[in-house]
Amino acid sequence: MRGRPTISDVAAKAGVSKGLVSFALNDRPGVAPETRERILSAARELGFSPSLRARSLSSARAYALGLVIARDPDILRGDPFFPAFIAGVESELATAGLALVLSVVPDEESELAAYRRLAGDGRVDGFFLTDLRAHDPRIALVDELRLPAVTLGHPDAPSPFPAVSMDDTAGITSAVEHLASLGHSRIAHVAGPGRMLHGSRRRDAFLAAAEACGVKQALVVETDFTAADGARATRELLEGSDPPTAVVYSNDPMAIAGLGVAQRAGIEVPRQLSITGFDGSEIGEHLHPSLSSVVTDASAWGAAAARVLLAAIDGEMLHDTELPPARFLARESTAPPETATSPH
Amino acid sequence: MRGRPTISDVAAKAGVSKGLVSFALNDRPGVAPETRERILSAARELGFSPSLRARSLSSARAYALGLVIARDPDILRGDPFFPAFIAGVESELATAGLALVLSVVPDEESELAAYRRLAGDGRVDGFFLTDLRAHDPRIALVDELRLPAVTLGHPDAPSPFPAVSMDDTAGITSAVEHLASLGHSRIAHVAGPGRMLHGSRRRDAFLAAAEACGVKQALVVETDFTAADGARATRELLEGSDPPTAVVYSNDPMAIAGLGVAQRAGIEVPRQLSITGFDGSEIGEHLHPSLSSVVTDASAWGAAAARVLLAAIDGEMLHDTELPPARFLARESTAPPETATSPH
DNA sequence: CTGAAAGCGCTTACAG
DNA sequence: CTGAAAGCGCTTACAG
Repeated sequence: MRGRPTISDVAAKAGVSKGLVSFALNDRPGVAPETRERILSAARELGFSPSLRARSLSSARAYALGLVIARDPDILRGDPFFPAFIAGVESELATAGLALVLSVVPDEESELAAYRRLAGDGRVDGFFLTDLRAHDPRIALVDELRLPAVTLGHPDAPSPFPAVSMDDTAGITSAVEHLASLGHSRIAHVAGPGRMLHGSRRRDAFLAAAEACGVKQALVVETDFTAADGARATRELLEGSDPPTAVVYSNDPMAIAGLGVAQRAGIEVPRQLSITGFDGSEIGEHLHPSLSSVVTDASAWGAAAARVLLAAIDGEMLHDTELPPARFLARESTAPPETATSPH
Repeated sequence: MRGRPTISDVAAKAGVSKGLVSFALNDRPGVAPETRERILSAARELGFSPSLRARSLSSARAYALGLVIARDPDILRGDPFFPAFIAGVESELATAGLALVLSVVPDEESELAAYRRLAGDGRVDGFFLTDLRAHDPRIALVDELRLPAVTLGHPDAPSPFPAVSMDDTAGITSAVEHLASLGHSRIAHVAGPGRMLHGSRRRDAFLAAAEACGVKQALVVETDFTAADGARATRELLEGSDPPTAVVYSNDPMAIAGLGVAQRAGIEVPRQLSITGFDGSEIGEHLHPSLSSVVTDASAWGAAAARVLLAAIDGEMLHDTELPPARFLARESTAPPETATSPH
């Protein structure tokens, strides 16, 4: 017996057939208790661990989950979401004995090819579908590929996959309510791309909340989610004829860039301009002023998504899961507008 | 023929044996040109793509590379290195038909277990060894696991693995030279953990450059690389009896936090305090003042490391690779010290 | 409850 | 240059 022990070695040592070893090791019924004990201790003594490759071939499973990230490197770099999300996913996978196969592609063109490749090669048993877009083609594709999946948030069309959602509209709504209660009546929103569902969902939440709060002027500027574009949007807003007194950003990097633009223009934050971000990145806490933001628990989201996907792979029928909503956290970058604080 | 076509289907269609199909598909010598052509077109017509699982089992290869990241989530979130590094890795892997298996673990205890698991399960054919530490136990472990690897940077002990390095000391040196030439004589360094090789290497480079430039006072404060600890270190420095007029930070998140601390204390940057970062994160460009930093090309580093690891797996003997050094980029956060600008 | 055998879909010596 | 066969190390009906 050279090299690592195989199931045959265990069978020989326990004096049974390979098949029975397989049954015992996989906790399948129909093995006499004492036989099972004998097999298990033989395996233990030999230091046996089954070959994943052989299991993969005969059981037609990859024992791995796939995550394809299609983002411009510039956006990915500043975004705190994925590292935390992945850490959460891994916390569930390790115990389940599964691995995470990650594919980072530069654009949406190569994205579908990545899904096809991962599925075609039988690399994964299911996919995490993040960054959902309007009429997202990946849903039909993965369905056609006959693989289970879990979507982060609800798609804008019927989907065969369970959704694990974290309501981000509540956070945006709280941010607007907070600003309105401070007396702001001209509030702008620096939004993400309209075709990204979390971009448009936050924008809609902003507009609805602004209307509900009786905000007089509620402007929206769309961006590509990069800090650079957030800076550009901020400049446009501040150079406008009737600039807002508060800006709700759709992510933290843009809010940080917006803060820089304001300061550069000699506009004091929060005295002359209030700013809120989204994602509660650690760095926002250390800025001056520290950034009010909507805090999301990306790690918990990853763990929940992994649990649901694991269950889906095991063939369980699942309903959608709703996580605790993202919460608005007021720090120093929000304050009453100048006009409201000055005596009338 | 139901399901996806197998090598037997191709063999039948081309009228040859499975073995010959395998030879033709893998570009091995000893197949008559016209037979090869017949096999290839049969495969094409059937839409055949070989089963990775079967290949893995019979060839004893995983066709995947492993990356284990052991970092506190807080550090990972703010760090622009890994997203860019991974994007670079993937740019090489896709064409080679390999996948990236990612494991994110919360601490160094679970780290070695992750390497063992990935190797024991035969998940990967080699490892990327990043974030090298002093006397790094992973080098001996991976060697014992009999898998190839590539290290980012040179370990502090003899290593059986090729190293792909990007000299970051040149960037630190330029930063110090730049500050010294502006007239700074009290410069501090907010360093990473001394046990992390890139932390101590940058610290050593700082001290050497400070000495070479005749800097009078060169303080070093060690941190854990988090923004929070960078803020703490900055406060300590500024509250000292003879505070520095310039601070060289070992990464951008700490520099950004340090900027916040200074501004919060009413210290104007760069007029009263110069600041430099490390990594050239996009967000630094949009701060006010924009952050002078050492720019590294993490994506190119990832691509180079992947090429070297791929070659190592193919059994090539490799020498170490040196990438273009990280460059210091002066932006707005560095200026002459107050005393130097005031008339003597 | 247990054994013997076929099968997953490739690769790789070994013959001819 | 080509074929037939064994082997990679498991899982899974099928018999008993």
